[in-house]
Amino acid sequence: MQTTNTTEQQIIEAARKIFMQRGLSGARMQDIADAAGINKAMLHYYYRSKDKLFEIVFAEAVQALLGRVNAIFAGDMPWKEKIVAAIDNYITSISENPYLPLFVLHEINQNPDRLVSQFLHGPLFPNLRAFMAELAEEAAKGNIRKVDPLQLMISIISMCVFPFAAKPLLTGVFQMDANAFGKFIEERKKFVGSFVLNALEP
Amino acid sequence: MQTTNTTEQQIIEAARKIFMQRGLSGARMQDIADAAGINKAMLHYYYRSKDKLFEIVFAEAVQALLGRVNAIFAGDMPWKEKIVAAIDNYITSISENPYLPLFVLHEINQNPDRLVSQFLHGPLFPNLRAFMAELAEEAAKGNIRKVDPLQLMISIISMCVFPFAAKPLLTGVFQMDANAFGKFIEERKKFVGSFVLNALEP
DNA sequence: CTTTGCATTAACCAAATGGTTAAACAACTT
DNA sequence: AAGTTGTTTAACCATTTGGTTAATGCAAAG
Repeated sequence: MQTTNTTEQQIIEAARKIFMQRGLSGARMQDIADAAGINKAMLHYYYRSKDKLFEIVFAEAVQALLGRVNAIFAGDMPWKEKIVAAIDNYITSISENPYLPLFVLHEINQNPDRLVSQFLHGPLFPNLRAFMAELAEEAAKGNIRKVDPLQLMISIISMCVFPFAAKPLLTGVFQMDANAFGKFIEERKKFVGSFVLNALEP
Repeated sequence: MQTTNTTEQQIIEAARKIFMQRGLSGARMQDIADAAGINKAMLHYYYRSKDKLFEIVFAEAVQALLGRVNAIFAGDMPWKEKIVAAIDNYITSISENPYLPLFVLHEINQNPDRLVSQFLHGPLFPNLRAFMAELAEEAAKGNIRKVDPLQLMISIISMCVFPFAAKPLLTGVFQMDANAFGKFIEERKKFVGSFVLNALEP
């Protein structure tokens, strides 16, 4: 999130804000221009079209959401610590941009092909796959309960991501204010970690 | 999902389909008319405006997603069975309309106020609250590990709902086809149940 | 058969929206 | 001072889109 003052950057920042909040179809070029404090023609001058501009913001967002999932499972900690660290790490990083998960999920749903083009740039989560293999080994050795690593991984991601995707729903249903939600998320870092470790106990 | 052939019903069905797929801002009245096989003017004849039509579809969807969460925790089974049954039940019911979770989450995010109006019609999940209280009791008695019931509830909901919200992402990243995803969901009913019970073991 | 009242349609309308353009501006070169 | 080049703007344009309307169809009531 650099904040240089070049017009190009101002546009990207404004586009990020508006697209994340309203999605591709809900965003208005005029609103992005207003948010950037510049003339609408500049958007096209620098980025040609709404779609091109969106593509940039979207690619960035996918990277922030998925790229991190892989990065977080790097390192050579023992598996227990790695799980706990990864969860803490991931929840913290999403906290910094709570709109991100739902934005990415929604736009992928609108046009799944867009995701494919993102994956041509890199391999499919090597660290995550390595970690899943490691879990399978530990299960074979009897150190953890025998579980499908894919189901486990998706469960962990679910528990980390979903609360953010459902934030307005949760705050509405359980009558939390912004403060209570922040506290809930802080708690959650600890909860999910121990919840998962306990569930893996043989 | 009645399928009577009155024009009014055809419109609602078409609106459901289009709104769920594309969201409020992405849906076009013309597309809804086409999907229903009728003239666009009929939409306004029967439902006045896009917003009014959307409101109906949205209210229905909220009911399907949240109403069921409460209904599922009804009954007087012992808590272990209740958890397992609720999970199986909930995943099954979402399977029938996989677009639903993301649709509701996205639209609530766009306009959280819309949710509030839904809750004037009924109390806030009495069964779910009762069940959370029951869990707290069991924890006090030492029958389950001491956990925050709210964190637990949200974890269960996360693990059930998120895979559907992220379906195109998961099938993309883990290279599943529609068939493999169906199998994954079938497996998941069992996995989440035992995962949760294990995590609650004292 | 004609009237009455709802259902349906094609044509139309005004506002919104993504995109373009020609002119003004500003900084830098010659 | 006069070009030269990249930046910015106001005005404009074509299309899309939600919404309306006047005319037509049509079945039941008289």
